Amino acid sequence: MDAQGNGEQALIKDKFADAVTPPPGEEADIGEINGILGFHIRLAHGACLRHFTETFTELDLTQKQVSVLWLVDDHPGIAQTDLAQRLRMDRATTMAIINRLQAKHYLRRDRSAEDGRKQALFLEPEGQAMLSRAKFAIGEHEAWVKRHFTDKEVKLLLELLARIHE
Amino acid sequence: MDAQGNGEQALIKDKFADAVTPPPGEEADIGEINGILGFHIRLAHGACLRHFTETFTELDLTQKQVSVLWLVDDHPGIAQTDLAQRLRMDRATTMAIINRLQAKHYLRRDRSAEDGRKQALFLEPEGQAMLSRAKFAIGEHEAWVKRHFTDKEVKLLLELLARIHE
DNA sequence: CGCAATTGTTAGCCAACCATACAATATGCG
DNA sequence: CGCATATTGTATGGTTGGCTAACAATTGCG
Repeated sequence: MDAQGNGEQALIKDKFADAVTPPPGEEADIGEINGILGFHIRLAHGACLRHFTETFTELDLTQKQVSVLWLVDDHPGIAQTDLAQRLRMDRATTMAIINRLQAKHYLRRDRSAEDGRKQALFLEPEGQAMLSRAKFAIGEHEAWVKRHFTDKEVKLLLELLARIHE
Repeated sequence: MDAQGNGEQALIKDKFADAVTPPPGEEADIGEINGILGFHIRLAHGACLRHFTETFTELDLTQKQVSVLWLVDDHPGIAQTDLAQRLRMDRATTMAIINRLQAKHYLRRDRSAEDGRKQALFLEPEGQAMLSRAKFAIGEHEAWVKRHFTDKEVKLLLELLARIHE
């Protein structure tokens, strides 16, 4: 049960030294948990989410909602289940998201002709327009995420992250 | 719950070809959104979260809860605000998480002697025991996250992710 | 002393996620 | 063909996390 990859510098922590004393510098030390990869993915995601939310307050869209609009635009007539698989969501969650987008008249459900069980999803004109604005905002957001990376590093990071989610 | 293969090839997307036709292979193409870094961080986080949740179903702990237990153990007597800053949470969210942990008798709040406004947090014996089990489970989880990485790549990924969340 | 900042607390809102159960439709097998 | 099974969408309810806003207690500063 040891921390495998990062045993080198076992962080010396004085249990009482900074018990009450808040962070001295700008960054707060988080101790040995700092070596946990999953923890940093969490923090990075949190930071991205916060910036995304800021960027999209005006458009009033969430990450998931943008993803769905984008995917429906790329695959007009896609079924909810297919969409759910591509974005790794379950059917119930997908329902909730689509309901919200439909309530805003960004997309509509058409009963599929080939399979009566399926709902074919299509963007409404309003959804199309909103997606255009969203893509523009995504550009800003992406620039922020990449603010400390070279193109090469971005490519590398992309490749590494893809390995995590297959 | 489904097939997860390995994706290293850029999938060509025909806007209309697979509009209705579900994914042909094992992986579902997500189109041009595939090039968005933020999107991959999201997917990677989602995958980690799912695996974490599975790993911790028996212990009945969430990522945030483990982080808090760990940090309180590293810094006994830490105040809620300090803890919140280190984990990038706001005070209200921190309250909710600490309440849950306290309800399980994993930690306790002691009024700080130096500053009457602060609550000094300490692990209870039950929390200490649970943290030990949690750290063991984290080992498994980490091994899963790193399953496709060399030690060098892990170190690199860690460094890149840290740049995102400062 | 009095005022402002910090800290904790409560309340309410929302998005996402999961599990479950149910209805409608498709499909396959006897 | 008819019926059992699988798929797809839906409704319901619960949990977590995140945010804002307000408020009380405490501290610290001018």
